[in-house]
Amino acid sequence: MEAKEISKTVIARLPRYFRYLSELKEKGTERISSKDLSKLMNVTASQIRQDLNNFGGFGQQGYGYNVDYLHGEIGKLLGLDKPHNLIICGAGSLGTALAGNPDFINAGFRIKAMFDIDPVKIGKFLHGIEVHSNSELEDFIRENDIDIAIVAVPVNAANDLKDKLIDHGIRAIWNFSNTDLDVPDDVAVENVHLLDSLMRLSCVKVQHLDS
Amino acid sequence: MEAKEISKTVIARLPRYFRYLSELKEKGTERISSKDLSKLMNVTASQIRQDLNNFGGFGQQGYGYNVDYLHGEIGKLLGLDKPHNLIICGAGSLGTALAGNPDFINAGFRIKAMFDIDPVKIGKFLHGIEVHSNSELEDFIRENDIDIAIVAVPVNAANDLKDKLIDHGIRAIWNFSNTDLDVPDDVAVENVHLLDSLMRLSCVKVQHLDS
DNA sequence: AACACATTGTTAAATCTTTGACAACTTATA
DNA sequence: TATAAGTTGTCAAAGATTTAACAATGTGTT
Repeated sequence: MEAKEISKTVIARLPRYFRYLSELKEKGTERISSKDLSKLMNVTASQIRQDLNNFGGFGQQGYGYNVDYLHGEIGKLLGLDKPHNLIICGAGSLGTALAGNPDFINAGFRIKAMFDIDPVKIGKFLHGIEVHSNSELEDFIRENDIDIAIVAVPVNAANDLKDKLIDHGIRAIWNFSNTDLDVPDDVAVENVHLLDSLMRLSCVKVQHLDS
Repeated sequence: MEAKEISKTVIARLPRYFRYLSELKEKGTERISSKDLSKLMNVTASQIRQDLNNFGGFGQQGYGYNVDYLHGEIGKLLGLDKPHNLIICGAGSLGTALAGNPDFINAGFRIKAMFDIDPVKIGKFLHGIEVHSNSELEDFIRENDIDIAIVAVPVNAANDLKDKLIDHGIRAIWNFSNTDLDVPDDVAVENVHLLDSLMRLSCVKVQHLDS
């Protein structure tokens, strides 16, 4: 029997489940039913059960889901059972802000270095992270077991940087530049597109037509 | 006849169309067919035609779409024909980075002020934008015709802030704190959730199972 | 141990989204 | 002016996602 494919839509929802489960865990909640979780998260109980069932039976009939166990299992699915080593390319204000975000560190993402072309920035420490020259990129990636690269450079530099990163072995790119980075099938990319998100806000009138 | 509803999925794609059309416009391309645009954007021509047709016939049979005109029309749909006045709540490194992002300004989003509770920051200028005390929030919003508020404060302060903002008349919130802000029906919110996005990257293995 | 209750996993129906197909129309060319 | 080529708008089919329903199974209580 072929392993049934799990849709991207479902996978995209996992971090949100994880977030709510983290909160429940913190509050000391031991178990939760799909019904109660659905109220909390503003989705249908059916969707929760359907989603979780894609990955195997995490719940127990008549009991619900054990918060701790489910939290752990979804964490594993998200790859959070192992730490991840990141670099940030671009030591501008966005790159620097990302370097200082404690949420990432708490979730096990370790930012190992920043890279920039500006000689003034190279050698400096931002939020405790050293800014290196781009010329050190390749060696640094190989020697420090880097998992994920953050692209926080201007649009016009993003594509060349992407090619270099892939060339140096990076297989996951978090892209903050305002362009879509196309990558081969074996490379994962998350295009964040803050401006797109902001535009969705300013088009409220359209949304109101349709609801 | 009832106006047919336009799905959120379609609306969510508009900023991406707008982005590609901006690029085409800059390159001086006068007209484009759904087929050519589909190649550029990596979607089907059918989807483009279907999407655009939701808003009326922007194209012309046998000719295609006029880049300039389509760009303008989508811009209007996105509310970009009028400028928007923003405030940033939270003058931490993320708020500051957003304040300095030139993409937003180029798209007509004008950042009018920042707000913070830290007395050390109040009165300072970051990327040319003054940091105000939270106590000035209400008056500033009313007097400066503020459209959109950016929430870039720690999780535990986000919900109270949201309530205040809505109370003071804000109807669009761009939320960067790592929690879902629930809002009434007449308020728009975009929850950015950077950490969720990062987690989608670290769960590459799951994704590879399913493709 | 038996019963009432709660809750999942799973199936099937309903809904939404995407794709393919083509008539209708425009442009360009001879 | 007639014809060939190109392209949209639109309809219908295919595919994906969400929701509802319920049998199966576990829990808790008496």
